[in-house]
Amino acid sequence: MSSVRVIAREAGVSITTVSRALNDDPSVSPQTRERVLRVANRCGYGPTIGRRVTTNVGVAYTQDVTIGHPFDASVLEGVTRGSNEQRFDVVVLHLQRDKRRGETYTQFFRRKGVPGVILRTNMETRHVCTKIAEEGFPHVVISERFDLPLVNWIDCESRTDSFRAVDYLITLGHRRIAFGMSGATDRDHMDRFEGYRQALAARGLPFCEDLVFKNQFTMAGGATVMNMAVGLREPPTAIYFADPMMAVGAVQMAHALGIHIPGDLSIVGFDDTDVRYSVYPTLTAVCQDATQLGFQAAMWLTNMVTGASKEPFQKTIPTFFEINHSAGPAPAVSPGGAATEGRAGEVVLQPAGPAATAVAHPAPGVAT
Amino acid sequence: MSSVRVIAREAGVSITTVSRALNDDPSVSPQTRERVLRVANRCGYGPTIGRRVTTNVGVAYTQDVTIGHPFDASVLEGVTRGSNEQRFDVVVLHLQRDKRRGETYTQFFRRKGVPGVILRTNMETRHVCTKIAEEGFPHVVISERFDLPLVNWIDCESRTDSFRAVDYLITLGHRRIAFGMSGATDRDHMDRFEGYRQALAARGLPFCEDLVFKNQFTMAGGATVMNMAVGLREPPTAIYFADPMMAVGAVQMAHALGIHIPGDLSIVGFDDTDVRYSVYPTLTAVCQDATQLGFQAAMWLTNMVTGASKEPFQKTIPTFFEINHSAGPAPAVSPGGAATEGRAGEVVLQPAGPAATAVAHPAPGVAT
DNA sequence: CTGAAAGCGCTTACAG
DNA sequence: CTGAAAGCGCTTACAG
Repeated sequence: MSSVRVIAREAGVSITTVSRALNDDPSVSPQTRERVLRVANRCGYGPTIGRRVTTNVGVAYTQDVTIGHPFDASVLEGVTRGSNEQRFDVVVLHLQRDKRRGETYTQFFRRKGVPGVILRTNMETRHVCTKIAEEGFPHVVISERFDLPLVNWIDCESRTDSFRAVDYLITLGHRRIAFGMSGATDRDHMDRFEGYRQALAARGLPFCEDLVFKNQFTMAGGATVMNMAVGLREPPTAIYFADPMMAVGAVQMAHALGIHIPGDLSIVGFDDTDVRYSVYPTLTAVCQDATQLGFQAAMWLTNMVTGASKEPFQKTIPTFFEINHSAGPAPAVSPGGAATEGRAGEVVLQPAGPAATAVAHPAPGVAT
Repeated sequence: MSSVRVIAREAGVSITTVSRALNDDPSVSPQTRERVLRVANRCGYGPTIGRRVTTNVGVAYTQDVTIGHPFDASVLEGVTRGSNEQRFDVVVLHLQRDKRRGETYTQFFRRKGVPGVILRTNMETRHVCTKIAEEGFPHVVISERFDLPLVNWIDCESRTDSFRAVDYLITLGHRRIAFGMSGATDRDHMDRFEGYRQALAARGLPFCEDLVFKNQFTMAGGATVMNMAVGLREPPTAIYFADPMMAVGAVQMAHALGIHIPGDLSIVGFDDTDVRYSVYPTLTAVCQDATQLGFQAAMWLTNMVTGASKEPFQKTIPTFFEINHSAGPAPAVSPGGAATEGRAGEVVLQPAGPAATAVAHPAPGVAT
């Protein structure tokens, strides 16, 4: 990490000009400014408070800041706890608002006084993470995966439990199982979809394109999917929702439509907080521990920044499948009144290994 | 805000010693250290990055850090949005972990590079807020009220709507209305309790000590209250829960007990996020907008810090009462099977003015 | 639009 | 345990 002095020498200007360029002083000419910033990028640059190193861990979004969402809140809780172990504070940064054109990400973070950053991203903006990694700035991406070895990330593996969840439905006698999800195209969501497809295939059930519903990741989206699903000529007897609030909205819509869950229709949800316990019936769901994601990311990052660790960090932590009360045996007749595929009379398959090891949850109303 | 130079002169030591004392260098003697810090408090002290002023707004807890809780997450969302308007970043600070003995709060915050702080507090630790106010450090306390004019705060006024909620239940024919709450003794919770008592009194209903239940502010706490309430010789026909998750837990316990809501028992909840829509039936509830609290606090604080505002800040924003589906007419016979007080046959009172103006919520499952 | 110089605020090796 | 001095990193009047 070099100073204005070094940058001035390299760029062939005075330190005065470097200071001005770094602080967006309008008096400096665009060409000079650009040259200085380019050099600053190459050398690395960061302000200090006296000689003290700042001890803030940054949290930044490559997309819109969604810090109030339950998932993000849980992640932040973990980040705060993890940073705490190394006596770091957590600062929420605004990449879109504050990053200057021409400024590198490294420069931006240094200027903000953070020696490392935890990133939230999505499909459209994940290239930002790659860029940050290429610049060599200490970082961890939460809840996303990258093939490039230089990007650090931590992610939940949801394919296995998605498979398990759908297989569980199959062992309960369901043959027409729908899949509901947001339009998100990140690896995590693709995994859930893959788990669904593979579970069908493993049991020899056909994959049916019109049983795949994409909608908003909100209660409204889930409610819409529920409406559409039961309106099919051959409605599903179970739906796996791979986004948390969609399952909640779907259950509420089922209540509104007089559809009994799980008697008429089974639902398996996805949860990254505790919302599954607020729903009635409590949701059988694939769950991810968002706090763990944040905690482990912060632990590694602070260790990296203090020099205690030099290892790269690519980590997958498992989801868990929790059986509550929203999924049950397939009904003999589907909610729409149409006969099921004629397989309802079949011998119900015994639960496969994975489903048998799932977490069995205690009585409703006792959990918090 | 003065520098090491000034403090050195005042304390009669060298700037070297000041620097060391400020940075907890073990070589400096306890007496010297104490003298230096005392002077630093008096003069005010804060490090800068070069000559640039730091633009972080602090968020600190006088108690345990509960940043992942839904209420706190919503507050933080608002704080982030509000700070954003003035191009400030938000940093989460750890008062318990990092504040040094002998260091004033002002010193602590200056050392952390924040010119202003947003505080979350509780009854046991609210004196910390008073202390910070007395030191004259820019601050806003979220969700608490103070009589001292020098403390800045923003709070929701929940008494009026608590009154309205209970009055609404009375107009629905309920005569035995219980009250469920956490053991919290802050003003906000006392207000909700007052609203409950006053509503009973206004309609000439007796206040009954054994219809007041205090328990944990969790689903488990609410479930316990539900169990206890229906076990009474004369069970209530309605319960007002003044803590969000308690109402949720109570509803789940009602389902488990086969008690129909609102047919057998009406519930009015309290919500500071969106959880009321996840519950079945969706909760009629007194609601507070946590995001607004955070947003307005951050707006004022950043204006204060940049010198754009000099006014003190004590603000109350209203809650709102939202009618959903968990409260209905009182049953003729109470859930326990015991006859109600013999008033069930009475003419049902017409809704009073306030209740009539309450927000009527759209169909369930459509909200997000 | 740029720089040499003044100068602030801080820390740290060195000396005692 | 303390300080005078060296010195770094930065910014800002002043001059051109």
